Amino acid sequence: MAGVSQTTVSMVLNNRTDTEVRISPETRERVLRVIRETGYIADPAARRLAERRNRIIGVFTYEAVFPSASADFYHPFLLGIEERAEDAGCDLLLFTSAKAASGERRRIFNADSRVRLADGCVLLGRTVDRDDLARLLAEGFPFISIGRRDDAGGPVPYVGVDYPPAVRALVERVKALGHVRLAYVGAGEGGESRTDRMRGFRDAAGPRALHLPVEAGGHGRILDELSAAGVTAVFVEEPADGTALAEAAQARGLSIPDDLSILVLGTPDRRPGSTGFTGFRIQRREIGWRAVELLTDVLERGGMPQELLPCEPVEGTTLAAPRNRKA
Amino acid sequence: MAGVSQTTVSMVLNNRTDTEVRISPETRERVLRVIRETGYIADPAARRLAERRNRIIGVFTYEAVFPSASADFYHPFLLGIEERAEDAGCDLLLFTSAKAASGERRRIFNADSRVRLADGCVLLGRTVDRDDLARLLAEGFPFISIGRRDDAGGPVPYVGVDYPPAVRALVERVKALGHVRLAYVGAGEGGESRTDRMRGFRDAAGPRALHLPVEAGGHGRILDELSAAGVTAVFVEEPADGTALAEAAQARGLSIPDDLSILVLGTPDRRPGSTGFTGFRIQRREIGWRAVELLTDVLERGGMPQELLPCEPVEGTTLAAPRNRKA
DNA sequence: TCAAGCTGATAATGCGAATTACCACAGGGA
DNA sequence: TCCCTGTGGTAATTCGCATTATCAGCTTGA
Repeated sequence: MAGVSQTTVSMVLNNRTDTEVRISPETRERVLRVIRETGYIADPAARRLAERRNRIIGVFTYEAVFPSASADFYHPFLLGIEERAEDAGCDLLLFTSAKAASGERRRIFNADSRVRLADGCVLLGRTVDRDDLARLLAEGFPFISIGRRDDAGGPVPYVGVDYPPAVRALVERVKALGHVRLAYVGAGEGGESRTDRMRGFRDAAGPRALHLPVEAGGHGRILDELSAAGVTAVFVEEPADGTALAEAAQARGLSIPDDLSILVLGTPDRRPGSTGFTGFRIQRREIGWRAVELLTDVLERGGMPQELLPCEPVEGTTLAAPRNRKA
Repeated sequence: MAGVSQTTVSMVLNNRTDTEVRISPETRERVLRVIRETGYIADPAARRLAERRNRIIGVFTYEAVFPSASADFYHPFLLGIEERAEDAGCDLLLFTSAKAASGERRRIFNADSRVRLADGCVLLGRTVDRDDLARLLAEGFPFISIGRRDDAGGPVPYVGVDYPPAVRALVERVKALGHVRLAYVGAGEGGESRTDRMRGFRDAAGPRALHLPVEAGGHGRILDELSAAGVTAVFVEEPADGTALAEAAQARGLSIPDDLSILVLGTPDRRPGSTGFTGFRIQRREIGWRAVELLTDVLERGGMPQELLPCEPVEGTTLAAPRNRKA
């Protein structure tokens, strides 16, 4: 329409003033005018094929993002991710199709995975499949895991939560208040974030401190064991268990924190009226934000970023000096 | 690697048994084995270029999706969208990059819009830009608007809320209780969903019923006007205004619903402890679900679907017979 | 007058798949 | 022997863009 070759148009569109190819101002203007008038927009697929770059960031989750069961967890991360992606001029591709068959778990690589449509990918989830990680690394596909990950055939790029020092600091504080018998309630394994919390606890509370895994509905029994062992402060891995434990305690007339201090090692549910637990909060939004930031860095300059962000202390109302000290 | 041509591989991958090209079972098996061993996955960009189809559904919103200000609104829709997309084996592309410049509004078509990477698109928002709509229609790009839209240079495919009958039914019910003087609080314009609610109200309440637009902070003044006009039941366009009105009423010692019935024409905030308004609820999840359903239909068979889903009545506690009747 | 240098553009190629047109070979009937 | 029809593939082209190599025309200096 402008009476020029396709090359010329491409040059004008991409503002290539640098290379061997020169375009006269008149020609450039003519081309731009036609583009403006027709509202021409380059086909993104063809563009991606040629440029090998898209400005699309993939977001992979092992479960659906929006159901309310997981939304509380994912939402703050996505808030940060969207925020940063918007600034970077990137679109977000959610891999909702990743299930091979219905009922099965999502997988990053399946027969017609569209991961490679994205320039890079953010991995989101409490746990991540090791094989998926290994393959991402092997293929050199740029990605950032949200949450620290152990090596999977090589170091994994991540931005996560620095649990150990946060848990240690909390334990030290509790000990300083006079608590002697401490306990950790939760699996303490099954995912890096759990082992990290457990490690922080062990570091500060010593190898002989009580560890109670949670079995379904067993919060009453946990209280039994706690009092049998003379525990005055529990560190709860999962906020949900903190809530359950507090309710169980209340049910049997125990006072929190006077009879038992409860420390929660993660962001508590924000339901109004729920207990204001002492512990710390995970800065999910910041982590999501940083993940995209690091990913775009990797895309431009490469590298193997591994970052841990600090937890934010939460004062709450579930920590007090133990009774014997107070009396 | 299997000693066959690229064509053969393509045929095997896409299971093309139908066409002119025939592949012997042995060859097919050999190719499949190599694919399995190497874990080959076709490049999605190249694939899309050739096939002109992607199994990617675009989701366009005029504001960011995840910030808490808009999350309450978007979230239920997205829940349904994701659910259906997952079943359909589609990925979701969120156009977070759509802002031309920072501070500006998002636009569907900007210089390097990636909309066309998606097979089709779901439009989400209280209002939608008319020019964007017109261009989508003109280009024949498949899309579904969530929320009814007036024609924009042609009929717009949508799935929305059937406000008029829901509002009418509510008005009729209120009148049947004995209320005579009714009022509508809200703009009643600026978006199809508002005009639809207003229309339903006018249909049932008559053209002379009071209409009060909301100005910032003017809920007290609205109460004044209501009592001056002897209104005993208000229909509030936006749930937020319902809350504000109820608070203002309580502040001046008015009893809801005894002194004033409040009917809310949309899904109220679900904050615990907030007033349980009488009115109806928008089935957001179902609408999102249906939007994707219809979009995939359009992609396969074309068509111009226009659907309105009914509202779900909510009993609540803010409707009662007017005082004079009760006394 | 002629090669060198510059300017402004175009032809050709590549990206990685899908698709179409074409072909070599074998078996069979006349 | 020759043609005809399946059979099982392969070469060539296309999708729409970015990029590289090439080229035509015009100066300019010697």
